[in-house]
Amino acid sequence: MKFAPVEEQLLHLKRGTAEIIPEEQLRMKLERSRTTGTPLTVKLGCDPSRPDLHLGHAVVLRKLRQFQDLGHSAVLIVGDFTGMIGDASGRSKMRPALSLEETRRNGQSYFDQASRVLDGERVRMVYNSTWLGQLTFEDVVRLAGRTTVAQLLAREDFSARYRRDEPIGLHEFLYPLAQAQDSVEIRADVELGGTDQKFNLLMGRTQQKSVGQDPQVCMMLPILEGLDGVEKMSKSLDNYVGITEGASEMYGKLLSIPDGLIYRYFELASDADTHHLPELALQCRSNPRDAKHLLAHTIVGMYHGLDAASQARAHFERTVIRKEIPDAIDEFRPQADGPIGLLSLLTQAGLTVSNGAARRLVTQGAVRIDGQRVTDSRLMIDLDQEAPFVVKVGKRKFARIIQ
RNA sequence: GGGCAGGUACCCAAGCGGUCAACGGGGGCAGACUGUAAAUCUGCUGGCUAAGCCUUCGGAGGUUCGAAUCCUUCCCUGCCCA
Repeated sequence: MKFAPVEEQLLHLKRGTAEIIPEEQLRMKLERSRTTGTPLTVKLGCDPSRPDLHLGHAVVLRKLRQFQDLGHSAVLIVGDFTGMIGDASGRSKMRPALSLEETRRNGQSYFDQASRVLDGERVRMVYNSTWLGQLTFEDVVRLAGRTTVAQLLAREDFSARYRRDEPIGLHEFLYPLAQAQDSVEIRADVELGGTDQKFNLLMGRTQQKSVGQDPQVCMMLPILEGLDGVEKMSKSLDNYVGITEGASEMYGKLLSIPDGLIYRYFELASDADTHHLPELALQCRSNPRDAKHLLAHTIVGMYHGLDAASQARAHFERTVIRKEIPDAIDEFRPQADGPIGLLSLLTQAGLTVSNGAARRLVTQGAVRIDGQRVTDSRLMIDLDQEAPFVVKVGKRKFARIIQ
């Protein structure tokens, strides 16, 4: 195996990272790997309780991909065992514990999605229940003896909850130990994670040292802000772009990010060439609108191909900029004998969640039929006469009503 | 195990026998203006073919003409004591 010069590797690997502990050790590991021709083992733990991946998850997956592209070995650890614990990192609530079976089921789904970012052929995927499930109570006690309550309480997420008189399960304290054991088990050279994982990653070093292994380098990536530009990207906040989402949906969502985030997305979520980043940074400042379109095109291209990205752009221009009706929209055939009320039609077609919601939207002028605004919530529609026609709700919900 | 304080809509949080589908804030949605950006203004934010009706305030019972509000019991959380 031939590796690129260390400095060249570092240029790519350091891109976008928040912190590398210790950076010097990464250089040493890379040098050793190059001279001995041995790839580094790069670990990424994944949380199988949330199998829907978005661009936020992709940040760290992209980093793993960069390691792969430089010839190193990726190990994806599915935390089926740790999933039963539920890590508190970065969240202020206890996470629901899953059954081993549920976490297993999600593991494959996670892998399938992650393969859209990674080189799926060259990933080793392992379940940590394989070894964690073998530990005896004695083993656990021994591991637990290597850390202190004060250290754990120093973590912001624990201390904050403690201050607020919120519950902290004792088992949650075991999470970092379990994750650290994973590093020992696979002899990780590098472990990737979000900045919220710092404590857990460092625990890996501690445990590796205690069994005489060369400790892993901890590489932390920033937490990507969601579409709102403030909160971290997450599905529950509905400020995310899922990596399995359709091209048009992705394109539109990406254009809705605040200007200040454009460069960050280029750096962390796109495959834009590292050497071009300074140039892009300038463009983001001088011409945010075009830069944002370029960003959307780039990212959609990564997941759907460049043709699809161009189509998504055309679709966007047509529906949003020129406010025309999209070429391909879902058709819906209402269930009704005789005339149907507008509200039930909207709800039946899935454009609104309830008749109440439909009423509000109609009253507020958010509903159009064939481009004509409709504000009468009591409108009855005779499908025999009117269908087919196109209804639009809000900015981007369409349906073609047929008979 | 004992004492105390709590559990209200997506989140925070008022309410403490009728005027409560429940104040206020956050978030969200929609409209105007835009570059589906920012800023700003406005409206909405349980369900129902609705001037009315139905289901909500941890669960289950009860008191009452009437309960988110009172009582009993169970579950859950935090604090103090052991």
